[in-house]
Amino acid sequence: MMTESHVDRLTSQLRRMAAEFRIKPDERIREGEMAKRLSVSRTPLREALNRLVSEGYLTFTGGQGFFCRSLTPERIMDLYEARAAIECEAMRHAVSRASPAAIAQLADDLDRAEPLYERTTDRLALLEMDEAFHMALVRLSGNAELERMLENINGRIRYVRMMGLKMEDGRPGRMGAHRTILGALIARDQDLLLAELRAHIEMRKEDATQAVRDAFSHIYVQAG
Amino acid sequence: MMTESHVDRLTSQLRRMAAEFRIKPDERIREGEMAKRLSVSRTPLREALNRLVSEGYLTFTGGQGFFCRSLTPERIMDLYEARAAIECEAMRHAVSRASPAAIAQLADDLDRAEPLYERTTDRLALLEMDEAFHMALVRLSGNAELERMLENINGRIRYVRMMGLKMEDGRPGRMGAHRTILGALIARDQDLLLAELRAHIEMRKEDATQAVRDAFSHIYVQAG
DNA sequence: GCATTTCATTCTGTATACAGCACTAAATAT
DNA sequence: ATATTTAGTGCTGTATACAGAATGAAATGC
Repeated sequence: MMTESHVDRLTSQLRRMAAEFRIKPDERIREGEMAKRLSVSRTPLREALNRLVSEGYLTFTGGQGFFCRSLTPERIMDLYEARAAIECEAMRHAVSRASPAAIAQLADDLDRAEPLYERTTDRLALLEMDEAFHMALVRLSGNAELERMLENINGRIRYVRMMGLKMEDGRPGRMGAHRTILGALIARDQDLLLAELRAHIEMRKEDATQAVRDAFSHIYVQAG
Repeated sequence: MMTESHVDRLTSQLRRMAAEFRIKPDERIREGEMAKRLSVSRTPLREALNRLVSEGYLTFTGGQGFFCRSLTPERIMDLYEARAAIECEAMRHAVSRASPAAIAQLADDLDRAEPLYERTTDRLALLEMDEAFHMALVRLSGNAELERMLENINGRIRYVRMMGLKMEDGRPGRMGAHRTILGALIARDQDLLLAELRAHIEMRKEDATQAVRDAFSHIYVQAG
């Protein structure tokens, strides 16, 4: 693959900080302070911050600098809808383009992941498996742009999804839904596939918006 | 609105240069030369270039710098599919959310644009009217993220669309399609709306991929 | 007491300098 | 003649310095 540069790593680091609310929403980012904190100079820091502006994590106002965008419940809804748009479009094409071999591979991965899925108590691990499945699904469409967009969306809602993860009851349903979706894809049944996928995504939307409200209170409790 | 900064303008300028193929596909961007050409220093130039990396116009490789991404026919197809995904999802929600007043406003705009639409021979003006209609459509969904994404996609396929614009026969069909789409929205007929919109977008996909092939030959004829 | 203005401080915005790496081309060896 | 090495050149990557703008606090006027 391509050489990962220093700015790439810095961007990832800041992206994570923003997504985890380690940078407070609506807060002005003071470059000098942040640069010292991350042990880099302001020049590469600003390059990374500029990338995050284009990725939707930050805003930039001339003369004032960079601000962390807040994740309101409305924006979470927007992102979930965008996610549904991307994934459904991908499936619309995957149903005719995905090779049986690629689908079989994904089914295999699902089988191998299942025991871990049932056993683990690590929410992040659970989420990563879920994300990996959906990314693999989109990859079956052969559309690199849809892949890019989903990656962006996932990054932005990752920690909200994690907070919304209900360990008790969510797991069997989720795993079952993944199997149903894959089944519809194998059967090349577009209507069923799209219906199942959309329902699967919509189901989590409400959990997530509730989660972001909880998250907000957490943040402001921490901050005082 | 928010203060537009110097880097914002620089980003727009470079974005346009990339979209118009004034920066050659796969070409390495030499920062010193480009900085001199645009009469800025390398620091703000690199900030703008970093934004364009995140917007999908450029790539960045550590130790080598920035490269213009080439627009292959495959990527054009990908972008058109992504466009269909965004616009259809937007309509799916607009059908229940858009206020009658907002829809009436759009219908009015369409009426007032029609004479100009029939008369003008300026391809760019034509394209801008088309883009404005589709952006307004998506805005009816109330989803800011879908809006953002469509803006990005439009920027990247703008000049390819312009090349693919057929002045002779495309105009009446296009205008008619816009009216049909709006009619379905007014009737709150989701199925019809989505079908019409998707057909309208798909219809231009082939034109555009052909156009990008033409564009490529143009570029390489110029470059020698 | 409240608003307003002024001043000091701090931060942003950009140029520039320099170190180190990557590419090119010439030269040498096989 | 071709492949490989090596020196040279130019570019990227980052730190730093400095100018100008914005913010906040203190002081003054009403």
